[in-house]
Amino acid sequence: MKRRRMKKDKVTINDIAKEAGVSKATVSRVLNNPEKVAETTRKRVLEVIQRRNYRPNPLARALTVRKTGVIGVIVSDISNPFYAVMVRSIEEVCRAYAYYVFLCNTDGREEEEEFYISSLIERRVDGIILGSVDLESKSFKRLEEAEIPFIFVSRLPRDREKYDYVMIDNVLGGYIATRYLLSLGHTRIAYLGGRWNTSSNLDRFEGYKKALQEAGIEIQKEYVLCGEFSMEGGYREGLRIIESGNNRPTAVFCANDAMAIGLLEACRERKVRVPEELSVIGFDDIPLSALGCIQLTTVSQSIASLGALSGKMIIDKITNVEKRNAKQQVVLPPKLVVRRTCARVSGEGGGNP
Amino acid sequence: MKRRRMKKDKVTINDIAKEAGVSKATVSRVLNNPEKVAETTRKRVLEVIQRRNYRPNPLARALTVRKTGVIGVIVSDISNPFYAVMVRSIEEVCRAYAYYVFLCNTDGREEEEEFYISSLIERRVDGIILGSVDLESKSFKRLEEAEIPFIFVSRLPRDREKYDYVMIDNVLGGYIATRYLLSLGHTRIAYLGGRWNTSSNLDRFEGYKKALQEAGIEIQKEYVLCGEFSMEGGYREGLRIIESGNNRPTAVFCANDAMAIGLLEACRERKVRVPEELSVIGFDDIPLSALGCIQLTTVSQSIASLGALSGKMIIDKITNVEKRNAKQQVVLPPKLVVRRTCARVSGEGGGNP
DNA sequence: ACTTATAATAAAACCGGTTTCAAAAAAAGC
DNA sequence: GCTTTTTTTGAAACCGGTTTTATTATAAGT
Repeated sequence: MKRRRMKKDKVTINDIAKEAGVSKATVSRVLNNPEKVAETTRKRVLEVIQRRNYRPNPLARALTVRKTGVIGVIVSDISNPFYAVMVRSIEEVCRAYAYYVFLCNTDGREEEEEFYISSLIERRVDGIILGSVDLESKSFKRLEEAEIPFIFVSRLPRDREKYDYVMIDNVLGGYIATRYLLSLGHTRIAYLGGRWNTSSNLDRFEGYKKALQEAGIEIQKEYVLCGEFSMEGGYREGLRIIESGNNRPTAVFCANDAMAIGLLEACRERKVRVPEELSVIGFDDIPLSALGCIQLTTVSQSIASLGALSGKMIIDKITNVEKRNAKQQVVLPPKLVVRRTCARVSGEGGGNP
Repeated sequence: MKRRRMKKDKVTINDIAKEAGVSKATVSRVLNNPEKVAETTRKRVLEVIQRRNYRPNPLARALTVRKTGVIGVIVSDISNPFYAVMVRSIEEVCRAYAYYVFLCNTDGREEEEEFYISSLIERRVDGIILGSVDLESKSFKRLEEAEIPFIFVSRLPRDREKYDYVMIDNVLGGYIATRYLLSLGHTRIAYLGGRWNTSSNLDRFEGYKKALQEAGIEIQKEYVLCGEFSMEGGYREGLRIIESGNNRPTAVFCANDAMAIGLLEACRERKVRVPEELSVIGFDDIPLSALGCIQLTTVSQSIASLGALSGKMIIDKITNVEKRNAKQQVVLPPKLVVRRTCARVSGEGGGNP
């Protein structure tokens, strides 16, 4: 089975050793512990390395040093702009530190998450960023056994205090959003939530409750709906809000921008004027929200920072073994960005037909 | 340097061999050439493998068989929705075939492209999907030397006939778009192009020219602008179109939807009514374009198919060595989707102030 | 029954590096 | 100048698999 055509394979450490007249151990040292080899030999070996344009095979290297230089990033769907910009900045910092990223989409399905996690362990990735666990997710337990560093970003599991993460202060965000609506005179405020059993949804809801309670307003069951963190989800539940009859809310706090935009779609379709008849506020501040024809008032989180910080954090955990056991938990502040979709409540009695 | 705490490391092929009372060669055969090992031993070994939950180390495996099971995907920016949905479906088919994807963003910079390509070669990826080469890009030449399969998707280099690719019929798309505007009575039609030296831009422009020539309309220099394939690009050049004075076009064919939406932004800002005063048509049909408040008329390409087909194609090239040298070139048909942003031209003389 | 072909397995070499250990060379000490 | 310490280097073992080659057991042929 000789290879056809004398294909010149990559130059290996043996080639270099032979050509430089040293052992391969020495070549390896020149690359990894240059101070341990004599000036003259080092130069000679280096010259050959340069001339032959030698680069060590990362696979072989990984096999012995047990570091692959790749990290796994698990999100539910990269075509969701939130994750897209997050992953973008993760990739950016990884590149700067010579790490590669394996991109994994789970579609929010636990089986896929399990599959990817065990598969990434098998592939010996150096670390994993988990971007969309459910509150009850257990799949990451295997990472603890395998002793592979991992962090959560944006969404957290139960017992968050035991893990590393970077996220935004969601309850504060929910509080800010709701307070803002209250400040505009609204009292009938709905919560349009995303996938229920996620920390981000629950935290934001927490903030919503807190603000209402402080204002002495009781939470009404009919005013809290939940669906999926997507435009379609927002549209579907949005229709139900719109058609909720003579007790319709005057404002809606949406758990994320995608849902808010879905709701806006529903409003446009049913000729409900925003913000005159219905105020809507979102969460995330995805690029889309700034668009002229949308101008969604929202609670902004710096998605890019989220990505950059989590990239930085996982690399830190990988390289600083000492820090491995020191919990790192960063929570970013949310910020209200006022645009066009919220207005002072009109008639005190509410504006229903 | 003994490892602290008796950490139980992954079970290796040696463990299995010992426990089953065979040589590691036999274990390997059980996994890779089961027919070459006797029924009884096979069963015995398999039992041990199951019981110990053994999975071969992919790194070690890759080292000898020279297949890593990962493919590189190079795009300019994953946060661009076009690439996001494309990569999404690439990842999906890869997962189905047990391949992993390395995600690489180049921001359209040739240095980054070069860096990634050589770096991916070094890492021994099995194949590469190039999602955003410039027409004059040469960086992929190294892939030919390294004999790593690669295909282009969406954007092509010069000499396209020599390479494998999957893309949409861009000149047909440009032709369709322009014909549609012509059919609405427009004669002053501008071309708002993206990054100039890309095949998609040039092809779409080609289609534009063809349609105009057929209609006996001369191409006017002032009517062809080019910027970047982004909202900002569309906005910036869009302003110039809007302010182009008494010879303003009545319709604009935008090289992609992002630019079209940027142009729409500019129109909204400058109070140019679309489609009454200006018709605009885009290209791509990204999810955003269907939004109620946008409803962009556009030339649709199935971005997901683009991704799925290219994923399929690269895997095919990797696994079917025979097919390696048979060029595969698939070009998908574009489709006009009429929404809201184009109208019959108003006053024959044009509607300028 | 005795070679001969064939199937099943083990031993060894290899993939391309790193690392331990021991030997050789150079520097230091007296 | 000779022993002792320190540097510098090479040989060998290892990482965890696959593959070639050699060996042994079994089946087939005459």
